[in-house]
Amino acid sequence: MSGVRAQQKEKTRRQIIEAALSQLSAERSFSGLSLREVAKEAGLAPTSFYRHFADMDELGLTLVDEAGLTLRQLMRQARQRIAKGGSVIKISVHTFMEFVENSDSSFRLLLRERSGTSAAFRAAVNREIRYFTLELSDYLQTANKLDAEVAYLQANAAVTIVFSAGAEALDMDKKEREQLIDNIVLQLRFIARGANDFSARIQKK
Amino acid sequence: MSGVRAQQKEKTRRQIIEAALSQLSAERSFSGLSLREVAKEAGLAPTSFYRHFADMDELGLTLVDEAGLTLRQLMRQARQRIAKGGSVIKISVHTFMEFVENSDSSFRLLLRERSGTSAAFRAAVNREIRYFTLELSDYLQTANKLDAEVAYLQANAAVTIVFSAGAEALDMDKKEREQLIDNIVLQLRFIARGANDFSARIQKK
DNA sequence: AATTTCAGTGTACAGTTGTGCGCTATTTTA
DNA sequence: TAAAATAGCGCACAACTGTACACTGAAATT
Repeated sequence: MSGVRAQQKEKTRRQIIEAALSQLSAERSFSGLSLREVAKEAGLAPTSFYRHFADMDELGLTLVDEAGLTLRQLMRQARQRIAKGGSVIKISVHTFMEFVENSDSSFRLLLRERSGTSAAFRAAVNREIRYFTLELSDYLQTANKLDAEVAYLQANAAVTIVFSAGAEALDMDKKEREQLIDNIVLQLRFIARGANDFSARIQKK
Repeated sequence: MSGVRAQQKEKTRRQIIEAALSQLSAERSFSGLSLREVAKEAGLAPTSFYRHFADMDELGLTLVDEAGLTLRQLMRQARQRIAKGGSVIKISVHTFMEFVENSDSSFRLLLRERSGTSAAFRAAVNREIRYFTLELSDYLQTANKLDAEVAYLQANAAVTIVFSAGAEALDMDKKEREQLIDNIVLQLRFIARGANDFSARIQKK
């Protein structure tokens, strides 16, 4: 019952995943990958791929899940940093941008598949983003004592802008990226201020 | 010099473009199209395609250009409607959503190629969006007497949100879409209010 | 120790892709 | 009216795709 076999299997499964991630790039989207090439890079015969995934789609969904997981973990760390004091907006944006920088293949995957050709992929990505948005919405509601709906709208707008900025950041060098981050922070402040005003007006009634 | 020949050529060129557009869908992205299939739907032999475009890429860039053109024309109409009085934000959002609804293939193209695998495509799409943003920025600056940079940031944020909403709208039925539009309008108001506050504060100095 | 399970292999096949080449029919030019 | 240009066609080819199938050797189970 040592599980030598299962261990090996898990190992090559990871090799497949890593192979796929390494082939994703600015010039190569997931739908542009071929089963054969991924298998080859993983050091496998094409047909062995099927021992691990039924489909390229199944592999793709796995990648989306993992990317979402990474992102969530990262933002959890961000919240801890926030709890120790500091600007919510700044810390969040910087953390997100770190994710984009360090896991650019994963982020590109999320970004592209969000408007991709597979309904299952779109749903999976949107699930990750919704999770993300709801968490932020909760935070805003309690921390800033906002009206629930206003908090949600603010969170939604903020996430949209940050994601979109992440996309732009992919093509930038360090200097441009810092400029971009400053802009994003300002835009998020616009939204925060507007949301606060509206919320106050609603609650006054 | 009647130009019968050139006229015919233009006609089949359009047939190719229409064929490509008709094959684009939620399940089919541009990179998923094949030269052969497009030629077939246009009623052409595969090799005749080359009489009109050097590449599928060249066809794609043409599609992006046309989509951008359509969008710009539409928004010009919107500005005329605004001049006759009415909410800037509401009219703009509704006009944009009409574009998304009526030219969903074109919009999907812009949306996808913005984060696609071809640098030339990304550049082309971003050019369209920048044009769009700068126009809005100018308008905001003069109409609301905003600081130039603040106006730009507001325009940029607004365009980001509206584009992203357009993407979501593609998968929605009429009722959901109206709800979405209401939300977008509110989010844009948040941004407008925040931008106004910031601008005022800057100018007070 | 005998049997079963199963990750990984190699071969094979049918389908699709882009595109080079030579030809034809018709319009355009000279 | 003769010559040139050219949109469109059919054929052919090599490259690639996913995947069905039968097989092997080692690990797991009995």
